Amino acid sequence: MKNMTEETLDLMAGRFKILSEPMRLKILHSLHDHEMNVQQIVEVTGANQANVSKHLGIMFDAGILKRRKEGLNSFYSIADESIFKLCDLVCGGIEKNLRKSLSSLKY
Amino acid sequence: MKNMTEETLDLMAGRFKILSEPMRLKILHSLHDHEMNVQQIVEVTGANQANVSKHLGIMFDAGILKRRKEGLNSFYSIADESIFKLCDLVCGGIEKNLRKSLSSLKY
DNA sequence: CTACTATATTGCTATATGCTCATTTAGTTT
DNA sequence: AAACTAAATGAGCATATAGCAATATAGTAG
Repeated sequence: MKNMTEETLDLMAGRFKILSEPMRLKILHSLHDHEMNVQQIVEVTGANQANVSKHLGIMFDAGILKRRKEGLNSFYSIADESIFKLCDLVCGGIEKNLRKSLSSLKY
Repeated sequence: MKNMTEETLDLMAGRFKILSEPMRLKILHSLHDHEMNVQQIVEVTGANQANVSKHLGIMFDAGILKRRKEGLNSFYSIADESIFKLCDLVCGGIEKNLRKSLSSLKY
């Protein structure tokens, strides 16, 4: 963590940016333990097809998702499981904050 | 990780969003092991004062930074060290991706 | 070849936000 | 009180992008 070039910072920020959309997190969550085709993801998330397809494309390009094509279908799955560690850590931070807000309410 | 309400997703996304700005990462990095006042952060980052102040405010509100006021100065420091774990994880992901790109170039 | 289906892509609009400049606020000094 | 300084805030501009509708692409079936 000594040298942090602008380029590294941009890469890191870009990666965080990908996770900064609720819909993408929702998609990731729904892919947690099974692959799905686009249509299924559309149903689960409630977003429209074009939108889902774009989000999937973004996460695929970023190496977060894998894609397996079979006939007309594209099946997506998690390529980088470390994503979920990130989510857990973030959830921990949120919980900690809420706890703090809560305890400051008590006085 | 079973129930993921829209609200939880929004909170998580919001937290990731805060880290999705290179300038904020730069500030966090420069605060890694010592507190600094705004002026010092302005010098280190090269951004202008208003901009730095806003970024600091955002991270303070999010509970990522602590603030200590002393006379005219505001000293900021890291309130939530888990941020750096997030950064490390993200760096790992980036490295993995680069390695993959590199190896696919070799053929 | 034609009709159909699943994804991907394009063009567009609306919204969010980073950045800058200018100003305000709050504390200090003389 | 007036002058000065550090930090915070407000206004406006420019850019990025999520979402939607329409269309294109590619595979399948008849």
